[in-house]
Amino acid sequence: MIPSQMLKGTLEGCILKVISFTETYGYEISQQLQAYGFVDISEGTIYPLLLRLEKNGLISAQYRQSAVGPKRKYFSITPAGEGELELFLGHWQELQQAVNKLFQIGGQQDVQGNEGA
Amino acid sequence: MIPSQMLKGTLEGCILKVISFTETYGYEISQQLQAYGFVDISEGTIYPLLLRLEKNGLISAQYRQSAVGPKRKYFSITPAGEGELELFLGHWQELQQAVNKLFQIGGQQDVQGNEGA
DNA sequence: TAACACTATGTTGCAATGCAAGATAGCTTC
DNA sequence: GAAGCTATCTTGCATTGCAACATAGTGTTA
Repeated sequence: MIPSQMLKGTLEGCILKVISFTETYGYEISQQLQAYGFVDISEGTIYPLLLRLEKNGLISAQYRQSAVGPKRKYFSITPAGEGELELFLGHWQELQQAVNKLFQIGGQQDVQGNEGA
Repeated sequence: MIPSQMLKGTLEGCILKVISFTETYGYEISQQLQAYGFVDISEGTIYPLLLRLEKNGLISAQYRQSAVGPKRKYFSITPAGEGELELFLGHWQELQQAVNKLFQIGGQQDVQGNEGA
């Protein structure tokens, strides 16, 4: 399991990325993260983080009814969030390069760039 | 520059790695880190971290005179530190896999394994 | 009706850690 | 003796993940 300290700073970007795929809500995000390899991300982590992202204008929210339980709070990414996501990706690659160079782990890999005209 | 939050948890492992190469001291470590791409790691970060590693028995220290300034505190890695380093590497790869899968960044790369019989 | 389980969100308080700012001190040069 | 580089350490703070707990809707079972 990834230590909590190591998640600091990256989890926010990852949740932003999940939301960027498609509108979704907290409970589902926690299950998505599991599928990507982030196991045991507590809801005491996710909900405050979502509130912070919303407060900072990186995502926007709207409540919707659910047939199987209480209403859900759906989030979608804002233009500011998209910008933040690009910044995050740059920082992540910077970190990856530095650590992998130090540990002599495989060459730096390319990103599937989406910023083409 | 890598955001400080993103360094949490990884910086410790990286400093441990630098020390594992060869005995060294704080001031030099900060310069080494620069060379690897960790820019602007403050000494207010490094020295407390070194003290913590020492206190936890992951590194050991001895003071030595220097010809060009005040005495230096040289650190070397302990067996416990080597073990911690392996743990760290595992966690780092776990994180890398999860984030890169999410961001669809290049395939998972191999490590130059040193754990061979 | 009551109890339980699953879905779904939120709050409080804590722990870990990077960092700015400042203090201390040896050595060299001017 | 002042300035600047080398070298270490301390204090207090901000950020953030997380455990624990609280709340509430829906469905099932007894």
